[in-house]
Amino acid sequence: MATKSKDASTEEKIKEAARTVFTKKGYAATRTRDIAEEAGINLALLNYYFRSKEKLFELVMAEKVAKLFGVIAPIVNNNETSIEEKVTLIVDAYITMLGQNPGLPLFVLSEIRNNPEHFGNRIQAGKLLTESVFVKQLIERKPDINPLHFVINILSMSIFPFIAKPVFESAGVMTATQMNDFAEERRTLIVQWFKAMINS
Amino acid sequence: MATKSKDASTEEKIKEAARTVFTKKGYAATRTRDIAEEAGINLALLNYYFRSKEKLFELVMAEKVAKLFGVIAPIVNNNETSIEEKVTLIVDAYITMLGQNPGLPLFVLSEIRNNPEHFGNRIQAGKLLTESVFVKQLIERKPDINPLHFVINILSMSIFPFIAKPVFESAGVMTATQMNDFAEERRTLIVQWFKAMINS
DNA sequence: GTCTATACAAAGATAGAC
DNA sequence: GTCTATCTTTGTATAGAC
Repeated sequence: MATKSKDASTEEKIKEAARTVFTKKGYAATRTRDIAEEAGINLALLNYYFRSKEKLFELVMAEKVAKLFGVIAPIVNNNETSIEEKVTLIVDAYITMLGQNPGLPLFVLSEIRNNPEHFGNRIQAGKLLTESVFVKQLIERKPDINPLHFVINILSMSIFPFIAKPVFESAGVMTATQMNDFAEERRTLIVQWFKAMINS
Repeated sequence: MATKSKDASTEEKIKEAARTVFTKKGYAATRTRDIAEEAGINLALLNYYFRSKEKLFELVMAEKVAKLFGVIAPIVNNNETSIEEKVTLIVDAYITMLGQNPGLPLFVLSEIRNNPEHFGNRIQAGKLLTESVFVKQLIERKPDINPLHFVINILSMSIFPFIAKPVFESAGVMTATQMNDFAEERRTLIVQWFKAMINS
């Protein structure tokens, strides 16, 4: 889209700046001036490329949502893998991705919460949580328990530490690097716990 | 504080309105005018009682933080109860409290994230997570594993469903009432899973 | 495409009457 | 204590020159 430019830039610089600022402060607290400054360009230019703050935000948000839910889509619908293999893959995918994007879940969740009408049924994660191959396998293994419990447990244990990260740091529980090591340890532990859980 | 008034009101009405609006939209997206309207009073009056939007917010936030972390403080430092009993108590306390305040965790966490400097070491949750009786018991039981993993797991499984609630609703996974039943089911399940986890 | 200058709207806060 | 009216700041968006 937009006009071709030699250094494939400016537009992308603004988008990148928008990612940074929106993710850090949230939509409402972000000023377009902040984004312009972060991008090293002028405020008017931002409105030239993207029509408004909201348009720019929607672009960024769509990316973030795709990233947050995209990691598991191919995993949970694979017919070739067992439950246990899927769990390993999900946990690894999330911990790796969130190690690089620690603020992602909290950002997406809180923006959805603050502005639910913007996301009216545009989020397709539902099918992943209720109709995937993974869910079918869980029902077969544990017919008496709502499979969503297990899905939530995996996601909880993988994602929650990153959501709670601001508290850990504010409360001095862990430094950022300790947080990293901590998350790494969980890769194998969560799988192990899940096995105990599903066999209990 | 403030002046006495017959119906013990106005000030409290504003505070209550502030709780509602801040929790629903977050600090940045909240307009003092919204709070005034919700309280059924005038904007000027809000500034008369509380000096500024920020002062009012800090008041509300302090309450919310206390509520979010207060539930577990007496439980995890009890010398008379076993690990398993503590887990049951923690899970029950959180699921009950969050059933009545579903938006609480996401609100507190995202505000801390968006404005970490406001909370510089004012959050005392650290001690609960690292120096409680509960933690000591966990170390004794599983000396080879960082006890924080288990604490996080309990909190994850109890709290995360409420944090993800906006997605469930936006994506049509569950209605609000189904969410309630779902959370209720987890009371006993989480305890059961935790036992499997810690004995594995 | 990029800038400076500015219009316009929204939001926080205060003055002053009652 | 409570209101109406208003000041001031800030933030989004646009006009228009280069």
